[in-house]
Amino acid sequence: MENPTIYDVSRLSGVSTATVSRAFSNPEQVREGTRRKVYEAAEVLRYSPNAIARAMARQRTDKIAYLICKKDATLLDEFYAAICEGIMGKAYRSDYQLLISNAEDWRVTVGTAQSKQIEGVILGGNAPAELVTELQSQKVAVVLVNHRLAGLELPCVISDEREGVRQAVTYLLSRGHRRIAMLAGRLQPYVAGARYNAFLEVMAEHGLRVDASGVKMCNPDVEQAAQAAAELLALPDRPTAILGANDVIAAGAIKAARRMGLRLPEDLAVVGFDDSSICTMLEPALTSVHIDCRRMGELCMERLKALLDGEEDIPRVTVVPTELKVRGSA
Amino acid sequence: MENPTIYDVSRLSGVSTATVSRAFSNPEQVREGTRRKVYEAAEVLRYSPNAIARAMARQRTDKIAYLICKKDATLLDEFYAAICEGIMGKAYRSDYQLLISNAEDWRVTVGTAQSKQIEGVILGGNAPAELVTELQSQKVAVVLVNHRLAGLELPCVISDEREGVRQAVTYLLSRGHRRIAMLAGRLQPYVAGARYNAFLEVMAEHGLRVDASGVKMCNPDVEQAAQAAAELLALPDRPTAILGANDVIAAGAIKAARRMGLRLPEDLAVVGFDDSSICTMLEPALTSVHIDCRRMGELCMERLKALLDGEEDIPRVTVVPTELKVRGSA
DNA sequence: TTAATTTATGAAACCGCTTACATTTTGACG
DNA sequence: CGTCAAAATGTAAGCGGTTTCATAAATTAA
Repeated sequence: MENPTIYDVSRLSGVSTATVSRAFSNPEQVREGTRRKVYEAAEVLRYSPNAIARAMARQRTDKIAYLICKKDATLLDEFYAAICEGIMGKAYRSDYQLLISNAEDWRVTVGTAQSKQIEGVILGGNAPAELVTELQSQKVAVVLVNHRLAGLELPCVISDEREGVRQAVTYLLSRGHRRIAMLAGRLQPYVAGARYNAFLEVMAEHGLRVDASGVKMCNPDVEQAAQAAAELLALPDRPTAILGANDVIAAGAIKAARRMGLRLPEDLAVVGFDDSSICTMLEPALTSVHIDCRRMGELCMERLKALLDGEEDIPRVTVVPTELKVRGSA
Repeated sequence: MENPTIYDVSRLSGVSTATVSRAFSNPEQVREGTRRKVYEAAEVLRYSPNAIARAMARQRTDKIAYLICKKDATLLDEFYAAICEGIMGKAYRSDYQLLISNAEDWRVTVGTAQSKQIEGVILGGNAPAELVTELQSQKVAVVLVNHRLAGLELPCVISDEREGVRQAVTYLLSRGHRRIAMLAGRLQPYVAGARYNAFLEVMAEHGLRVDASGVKMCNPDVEQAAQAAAELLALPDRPTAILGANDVIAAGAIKAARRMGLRLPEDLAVVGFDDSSICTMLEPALTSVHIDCRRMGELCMERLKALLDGEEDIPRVTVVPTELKVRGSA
């Protein structure tokens, strides 16, 4: 038998295909004895239902996609990888299968959605509004992670950037720092902007003005960050603490400090953001604002599932709390 | 029109469904004018072919899966994430869609394969032989990455561990080091073993015996590695160079050195393995054996495609060369 | 024991596309 | 202009399930 079908099982077990079908998808609807007969026949034939045919008949595929809208490194960015792990765990536990693709291929994903293979999409990174509306017009459920789009009706899951910055800054303040500089990131509009604005805000609350010499923009690249940090540290009134917009940038700051012979945390305190795996590898270990990315991924999946289940009153934005992990660098 | 089908297009354009179908999947088979009529009708109706129905009729789904057989961190492990990116790029360019899941869910993946939704699987990490045979018995194409299984007929893609170790060791030797120790990994049987054995071999080739005090096993965890390294460095005849089985372990060694007040690379040279992103973040930057994981992923996809296309003479093992990236730590 | 009701099973249509085979069109050529 | 091979199109039978509705069997009530 090349590929046993439901008909083969039906014949061998002596019941109709309808009953075989039920035995597999709604066992409680078929009587014990009948069910056993069906399972036995299936066993003998090594039958297992063809999901494609099932999808066709049921008009649902049980597949969702995680699309990372980002140039270059996508999964290599720990942030997105961790979110992915969160999604993955929850998805499989909810009997959804997970497709994955990156920005480069987003047209492909739209195509996939159009062709009704995907029920929902989780968009990571800077998803263009156009993409969202296109997906929604295909009746695909959409959830946004780590990004916000004005004027669109869809759930999004974000981390509490503002609170994270507040935690970092107040900690530094509590340690007596007053000249706190920030190395802000550039490439990820939403997150970078949120962190930067929060920094200005929190500083202002404490009556500290941040002038041009207190902030530098740089790309998330160690060497570029190191250079920017070096410039900050070369100022006459150099900062005693630096907040990096993410851990890579903070690592750059540490490099710069080392090269200038500054001791950490005595001469300079450095705080990062994201609490990625590099934090503990650095010496001294990097104090960083922890973001529970895995949890964010799980929440995305929960929201998506709610959407797919047609639930009402799904929260528009879900904010995941941050936590400052104090380590040696500050 | 709720969901336009090929019939709607057929009716509106005045041609048969067969022709509509051809216009979409084999355009060269339908005359210019007819084709245009079909496309116009499709446009009007906002029709796009239903991939599920197509999969059903064609008996192929154009989907493959990447299954990471590993406890805990899967995509969070840069190694696997980079492979994934490689697969992803190539897959979408070959019109395959990529499903992803991890060890925890491998039963699920087998189920998915059984239900004929997946044409091929790329297995990363320590895939159990049982899993491979089960997949193969379902007529699913299988490719192994970064692992080898004896006695099974399937292509695998691996990096040249031995050569990588040789590059690292000969470099250290060329810098005058003789007491070279290794911090070997534990958790990833194939890779860890390969690196360890290669180390013994290369050392032996140079007439250097490695005794118990020259090797320590440890888990890929910075602190554990730091502790193991500390023990090595506390020996009366302490090593002047340490080769870490991977970058995390090497980072641990650097930590230990720092804590003991040793200078790098003067007092201790450290070399890592994998050339992950942390290398450049450390100060001094970590010399490491580069593995082109992305390329490995691409090669996996190439092999898988060859398998799916029924090609003959597909290489059993594909070895990806390594390259020593010399940086400040050695 | 029989009627009424509930539960289990079966027959058959349907999901939306592909494709083998039959038929019609087209265009080259004598 | 008729013939014939090649190219284009159409007809209809799948692909392998699910599900509605009708029917049969089991259970409960009377």
